[in-house]
Amino acid sequence: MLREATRRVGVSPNAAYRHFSDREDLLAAVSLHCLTLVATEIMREQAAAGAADDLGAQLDAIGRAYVHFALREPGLFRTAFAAHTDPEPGRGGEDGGLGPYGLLLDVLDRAVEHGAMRAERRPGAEVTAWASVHGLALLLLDGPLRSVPEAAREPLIDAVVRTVRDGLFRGGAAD
Amino acid sequence: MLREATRRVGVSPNAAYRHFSDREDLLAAVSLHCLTLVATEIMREQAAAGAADDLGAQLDAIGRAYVHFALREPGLFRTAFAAHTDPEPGRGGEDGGLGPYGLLLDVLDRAVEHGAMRAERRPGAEVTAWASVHGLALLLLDGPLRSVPEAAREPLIDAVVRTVRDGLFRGGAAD
DNA sequence: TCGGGATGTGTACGATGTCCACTTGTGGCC
DNA sequence: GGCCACAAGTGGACATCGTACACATCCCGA
Repeated sequence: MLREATRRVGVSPNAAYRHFSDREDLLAAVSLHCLTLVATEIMREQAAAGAADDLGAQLDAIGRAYVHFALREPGLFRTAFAAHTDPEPGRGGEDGGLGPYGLLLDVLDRAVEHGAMRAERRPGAEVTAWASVHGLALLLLDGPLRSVPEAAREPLIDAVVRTVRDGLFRGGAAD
Repeated sequence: MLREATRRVGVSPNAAYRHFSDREDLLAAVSLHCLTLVATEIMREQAAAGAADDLGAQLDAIGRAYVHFALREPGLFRTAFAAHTDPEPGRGGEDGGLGPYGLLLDVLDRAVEHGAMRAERRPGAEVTAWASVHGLALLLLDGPLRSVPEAAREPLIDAVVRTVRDGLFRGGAAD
């Protein structure tokens, strides 16, 4: 893997050690870079979703973008989240702007603020949203859903994203 | 990994090839076996959840059991779903009974039947449920949630499971 | 009793991640 | 202009891994 990378660059395996202390370190760098790509994809899809004050649509866009990125760049996506060094420490991204996680927190906070989501649902909401799309991406990429045909994927993504949005925005109160 | 396994059994590396054609094949066997363990865990938690006709509680139990298993047996869980050979083809498990997937389909079908879930929400419901807990398990195990302290995990699991249940059972109608 | 299948061993090969010692090109400073 | 430090790359070596092949051993049924 490390050797393969150096081969593609046309350089000896050891050259990598001038820039990364470790195979793990290399992966971490890729991972970090990948996060900004995901953030970009999210912002594109959020813009395409229209009305910035339709928080439901904005949340959906984040989820869809996440999975779309995973499907379009399976190698990068896998690498980004297989690196056993923590990505996503806080809101910020590599480039100073918001990372994917920051974008998600943002929408959720605004949703509570604007009354789209009950405050009691807020704790753990980001984890729920993230886990769903992350799980879906992995199931589609490497899991048992690997063989789902292209055409059947979009409806699945929609189903997941809509269900989670409903759970967050319409659920709560009545336990 | 293959060599390590044979070492633990106290046998030469090649002995493995008498039983498995491949490293991949070995992993697939572990994976298959693992599914019955998960199914067992699910049924235990379902029984503990009480009333078999409270479909919400039954669904929650499945989700919690899935994540609990992952946390209790991280190695097995990782192996089971990293094996690049399809687990979970259908409802059935290794031993003839229902596998985890079968148990999930069961609850969802009954939920529609008993009117707990709108029929329009049924398509993709199993994927949504599965993806959420699968994603959560991986985030907690190897992902950025790895460092969440023991005590903070249970509330997180609850949040995910409840939100998804609400999305499935209370969502829909009003698109 | 004997033959054959199941199980295991030994040796070997290519590939990988990593370590070490060595070369080379480039920029700044006297 | 000459020198030196330093960043970047090379080559060789090692342990480890998955795997292939040829060979040994055990046990059971005819």
